[in-house]
Amino acid sequence: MAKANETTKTETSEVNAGHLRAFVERIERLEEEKKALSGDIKDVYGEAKANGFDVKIMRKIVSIRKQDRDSRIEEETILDLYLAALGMN
Amino acid sequence: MAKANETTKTETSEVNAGHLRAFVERIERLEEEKKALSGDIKDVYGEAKANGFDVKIMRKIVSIRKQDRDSRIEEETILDLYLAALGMN
Amino acid sequence: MAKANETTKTETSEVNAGHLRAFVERIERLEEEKKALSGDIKDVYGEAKANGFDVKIMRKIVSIRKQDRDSRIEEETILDLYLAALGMN
Amino acid sequence: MAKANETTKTETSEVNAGHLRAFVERIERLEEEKKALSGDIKDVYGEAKANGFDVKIMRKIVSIRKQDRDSRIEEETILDLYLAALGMN
DNA sequence: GCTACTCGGAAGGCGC
DNA sequence: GCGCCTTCCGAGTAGC
Repeated sequence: MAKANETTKTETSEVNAGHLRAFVERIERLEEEKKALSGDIKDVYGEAKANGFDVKIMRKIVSIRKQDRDSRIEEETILDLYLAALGMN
Repeated sequence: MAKANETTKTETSEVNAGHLRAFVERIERLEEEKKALSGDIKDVYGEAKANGFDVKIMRKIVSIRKQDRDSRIEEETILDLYLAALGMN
Repeated sequence: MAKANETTKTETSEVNAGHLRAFVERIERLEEEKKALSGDIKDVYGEAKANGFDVKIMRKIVSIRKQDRDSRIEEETILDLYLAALGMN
Repeated sequence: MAKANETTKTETSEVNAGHLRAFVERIERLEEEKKALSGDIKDVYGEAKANGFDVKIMRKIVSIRKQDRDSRIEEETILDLYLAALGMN
């Protein structure tokens, strides 16, 4: 026990520090990938522009298509809520 | 020429429509991947939390480390400018 | 000029301080009003609940109605964009 | 009773529908007012900016003052609790 | 207590 | 290059 106690606190800190560092680095790696994707998206818009498309309109199209998907999900959600409220689920 | 003109406009529209659709779908695919990564990041935070770490503090750490990196880049950029101004690049 | 210079700096600071304070207080007043409205909204939901309505469903209804309005605006926006792109505005 | 039963359900639905609609519209009206206030606040920041003030810093000031107020309220609440515990309220 | 939603602030992209 | 607008992130709040 004595020996264990001598080292426990430090070891715990070390473990926690290493553990924490691992989590932080995993997050940073994922954020790097996200950033890269953002760059890719920007590139695609640039490519489209080079092909004569209007980027502003394209963005709106993407935005509206997204809204449509979201609305569909919302409506399904409220339908579920109604069904649940009526004890029909 | 006349015959060509008859079809040109429609063909062009078709080509443009297909082209546009391709760009939009590429963008949507990339945004899907971004969204997935956001989910992964959220999961990592959740995992860290389950291991006893404080998520709010972790976010601060990640944020500060990012700022430090940005500052470093900023400083390197300024350094490059100075070196260039001195003809030392 | 000399006399003006004697006081200019201090006066400017005073003016700025007073000016800044005025802006800050106007903002805080407006935020107070916003907060009061949030409270009112909460009260209405509470009242509805007391009348047997399902607050969660009500929130969804309000949310969907808002989305519908937003979608309508978005669609008008993209229509305007198309018209502008075609030189028809 | 039979006659009553014939109409009760429909009447109830109608009453509920009207009632629900009234609540929803009250909420939407209040949210409109909130949105208008948000616009006013934005305008004040814009006005301050036009007068040479740094908006980002102003936001920090407002935020800090709010925290201070909250802290004060928190402290008063705790004080009240102590006083109550001591039977001195 | 944890999760999900909402809101305000900050950053990035676009147009003038 | 600057300002505007939209988008994204973090914080606080309400519900289960």
